[in-house]
Formats: sequence, C-alpha cells, structure tokens
Amino acid sequence: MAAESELNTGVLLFLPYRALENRIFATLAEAGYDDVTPAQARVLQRVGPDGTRLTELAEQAQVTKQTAGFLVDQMEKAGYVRRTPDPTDKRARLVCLAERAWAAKEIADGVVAEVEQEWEAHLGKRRMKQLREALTALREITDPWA
Amino acid sequence: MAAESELNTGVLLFLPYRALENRIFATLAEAGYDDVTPAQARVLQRVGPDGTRLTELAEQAQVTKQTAGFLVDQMEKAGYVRRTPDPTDKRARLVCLAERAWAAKEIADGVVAEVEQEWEAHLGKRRMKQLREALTALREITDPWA
DNA sequence: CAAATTAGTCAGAGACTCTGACCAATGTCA
DNA sequence: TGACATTGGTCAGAGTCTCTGACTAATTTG
Repeated sequence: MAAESELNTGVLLFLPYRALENRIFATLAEAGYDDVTPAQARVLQRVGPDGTRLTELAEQAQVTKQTAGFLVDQMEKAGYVRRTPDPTDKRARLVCLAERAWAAKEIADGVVAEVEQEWEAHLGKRRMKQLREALTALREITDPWA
Repeated sequence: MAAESELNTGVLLFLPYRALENRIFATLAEAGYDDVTPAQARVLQRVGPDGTRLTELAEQAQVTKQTAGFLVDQMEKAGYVRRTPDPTDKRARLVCLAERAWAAKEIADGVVAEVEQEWEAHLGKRRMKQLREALTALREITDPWA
C-alpha cells in the first residue's frame, strides 16, 4: 500500500459499523439469542417503545412492506414481538416489543456501551466526542427521518 | 423525542454509509449499470488492481467461498470480471476487473467524490477532517485487514 | 513421501426480498 | 353524501442470496 488513508469515507464508516454489529450478534448468540437473524434485527431495531406500524418499519428499514411483514411474522413466532390493534386506525396494527426482545435489547445495549468505551479508549475522549459530533451533524443531510 | 442525539454510534455510522451507498447504486443504475446487485458489489469492491483470489474476496466480504464463487460467476457472465490462472499456484485463479467494471468504478468514484464534497460543505473543512481522522484511527481496532 | 492445509467446486436447503394482485379502512372533495 | 384516491396490510409466486456438507486437486510440512 501507499500513503496513509486511501479509503473513501464510505468504507471508513462501514468498517467500524460492521465490527460493532458482529460483536452484538456474537454476544447475543452466546447468550442464547441465536434465533434473531440480521434481517430481523434491522427491523426489530426500529420498533419504538409504544409500538410501530408495519409500513413505517418497512420504510425505515428500507424494505417492502411484504418483506417487513414476513420478518415480523417470524419474530412474532419466536416471541420477540406482538401485534396489537392500532386504536386510531382500524386498518393498522402496532408491532410492539415482547419480553424476549426487551431482554435481548438489554444485552445488545450492553455490548454497544462496551464497544463505545473501547473506541473511546483508543481514540481518546476528545476525538471520540468529535466523531460523534460530526456524525450527528451528518445525520441532518443523510437521515430522511432525522 | 427527548434531548440531542440519543443514537448509538453504530446507527450514527450506518446512516451516512447507507445514504452514500444508495446514491452510488442510483447513479450506477441511471448510467445503465443496473445489473450489479448489492451483494455482487460488496465482493467487486474488494477486487484488487492485479486480481484477487476467490478465498480472499470471500474473507474480506465476510461470506463463504461458495457464496463468493456464486457471485463471481454472475459477474463473470455479466462482463464485470474475468478469471485468470494464478501463475504462482495451480489450484488458484485470480479474479480480475474487466472493462465493464472499470467503467462502473469510474462512475462510482465520481459519486463518492461528489458526496464527500457535500458532506464537507455541510460539516466544514475542519470537522470533515476530524471525522476522517477519527475513522481512520478507529480502523486500527476494527479492521482485521488494516 | 504421508498427512495436513489450502483453493475451489458441486449439490441441496433455507433465508431474504421483490413484483403483482388484492381487500379493507380512511381521507378528499365536489 | 358518495365516488375516488390513498393508505395499511396480506396472499401468492418467483428470483436472489447465503449457508452447510461433501469432495477434488494442488501445495506445504514434518
């Protein structure tokens, strides 16, 4: 290789992202949550505390509502979510986190905190803060739901 | 929502990454390269200038060699890559970029440059530099091939 | 040289995602 | 109010992606 960092910013973003994701899945699997697939997790992550509609989940996870429905079906069978009728719209149902999801989420949050600490230890408090600050600002122009 | 940024660093990394990826695929598709799939692209990205072995592609893209082989087969048919015998090892073959891939890569590189400029315009030169600097440092502990 | 390793393929199955066609409830507006 | 468009969601079918397991051939190691 030649000079310092030849990588484009996309790859630079992706590398740590994937490292974190891998850690989360590995820890979750060890703890017995080996039945969540990455595809399911991408949807599960977006379920809000008061439940979220399928269509909204689909949009945010960037899949079709059919796909989202398919994944929610599986997660429902596996005990991660529940569907409850939406009181404000008889067509809709709210996807809500069930017990198993809350428990898994607790573990996942723990891993995230752990990894963030490792990163801060490596970068130093100042650069870690700058990183989060820049990424948060970037969100304004890259996150459609910001 | 409550305070400022409640999002964990993983999500923060993923959001801009996906925004960039979406832009690349959209532009590529407009330019007639609508036959590369995301899965293929993840492998294609890793092909070095002098060709790369299937096994190495598989490792870096984090898929099995069977999967990598399957994707390379398709890209070979579509004219994106070529397989040439590895002069140093009769078992192996080198996957090399073909004409169509070079052309697509040029477009993709253009989009990346464009998006990076937009980001810099939004963040300012200083914060963009800090961002890349922090990400590059992070690579030391998150990139197995660093 | 025999044994272990490494590069890659073949076969089959499961997981993921999409398009198209639908139904039911809601919203819009003349 | 009542037709029409929109929105939330499902069903059916097909194509894509990925994995596990088993196997061949070339290379490396002791």
